[in-house]
Amino acid sequence: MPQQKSEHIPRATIQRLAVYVQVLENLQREGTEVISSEPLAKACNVNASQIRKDLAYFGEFGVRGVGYYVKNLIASITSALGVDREWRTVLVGVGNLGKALLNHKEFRLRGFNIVGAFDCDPFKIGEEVSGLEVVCTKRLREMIGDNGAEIGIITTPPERAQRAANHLVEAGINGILNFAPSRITVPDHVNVEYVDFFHHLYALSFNITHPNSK
Amino acid sequence: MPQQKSEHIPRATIQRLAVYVQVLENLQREGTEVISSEPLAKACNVNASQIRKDLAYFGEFGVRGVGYYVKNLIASITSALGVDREWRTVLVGVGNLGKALLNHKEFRLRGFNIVGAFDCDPFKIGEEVSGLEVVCTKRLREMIGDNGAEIGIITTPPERAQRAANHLVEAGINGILNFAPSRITVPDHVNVEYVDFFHHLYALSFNITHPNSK
DNA sequence: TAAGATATGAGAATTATTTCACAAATTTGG
DNA sequence: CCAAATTTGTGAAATAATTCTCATATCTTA
Repeated sequence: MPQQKSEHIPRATIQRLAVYVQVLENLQREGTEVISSEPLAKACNVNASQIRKDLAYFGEFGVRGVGYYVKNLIASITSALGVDREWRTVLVGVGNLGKALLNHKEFRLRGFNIVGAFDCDPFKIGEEVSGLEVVCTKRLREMIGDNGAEIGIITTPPERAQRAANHLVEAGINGILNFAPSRITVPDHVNVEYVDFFHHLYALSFNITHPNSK
Repeated sequence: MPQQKSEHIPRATIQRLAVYVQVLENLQREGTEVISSEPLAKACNVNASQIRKDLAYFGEFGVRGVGYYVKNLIASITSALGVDREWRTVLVGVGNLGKALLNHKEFRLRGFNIVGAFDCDPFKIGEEVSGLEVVCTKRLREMIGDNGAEIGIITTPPERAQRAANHLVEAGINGILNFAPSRITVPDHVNVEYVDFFHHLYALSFNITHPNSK
């Protein structure tokens, strides 16, 4: 539906779009049906023209003199982001974090279905977690051939993240969400996102330590 | 020790400094003692002069013709970020995620000590999690007076995040790590960082859907 | 000890992003 | 039905961040 108009879209825009969806969903839950860029911007802590510019990359979703219909805008942004569909994912590294994620029902709710759990620890292989049997990481390739997953989630210790990534890439995955506290190297066509909340604690620490530098 | 030279430091720089530390720590673990900006940049997936520029905000940490001593650089960056000390934190919202974080030993290891757990659910109050007794959120203020925490971690459902934030602010906290999927409003002097890995999944989804737009 | 090789630090140039400002579109009220 | 009030969408201007380039410093080897 909403067609991407120009070629390059700033990464920051994508991040903000995710924020807009979050805020819009909360507004919807509270019963707001229409909102204009000004109050939405306030709620998202950004500039109003920023929002309009971000949306303009994908189309015209507002009504002049009125604002944006919350329901429509959510649909438009999720469509632009490509999250208006199911994404099949597999998880590598069934430790504490891995298990927590496997049991996290929000994944399915948001359309990110975890359809495979892998680990290289013989003691974990065969174990059942949240309805999935833990399979040896070496079998990733054959399993993904079957289940057609496109996104891999890495929850291994840092020293095993690169190996996990290699297996995922070889299995034909094209997106990786890496929770391991280490950088990984992948071919150009594979997208990697890193999640590490200590980075956020570091940012807090810096901002509290240097309150003037805001 | 390393003094901040100029007034404003880009947020992106802070985020990258956290990445540098992560990569440097892994290098150190593997036995690397000296590294120059070029290979470090490759490992961090950034430009080499970016690294040098980022570091230049805080001082001169390298040796011309040689590079950076890994151990020294880690010390310099962690000092610049203010994470070379203990930070006392409190957690609000003892649900699944909250409990997982309370049991996560990495917090203490990294100097972010969780010294209080709060919840407004009467059934949870009094429960013990990871050596901490869950206390009513209303008592945040008096408790923080005692334990001197500076950072609050919010792990409530989205609709209760703002209330948790209000309590934390009132208790004198000046940094908040918000895991709840909603934006919160706080006074200017309070820093907020948001953690939501669905935002990262959205980014992956977008990048996989629009492979040309990279 | 001097020459060659290496790699930082920082100013300049470039590129990217954000914000401003306003024309165009829509609604509302008289 | 027209005028006033909104609010979007977008080109232009301003701001910010990144990358390039090279002088400067250090190390190594003969």
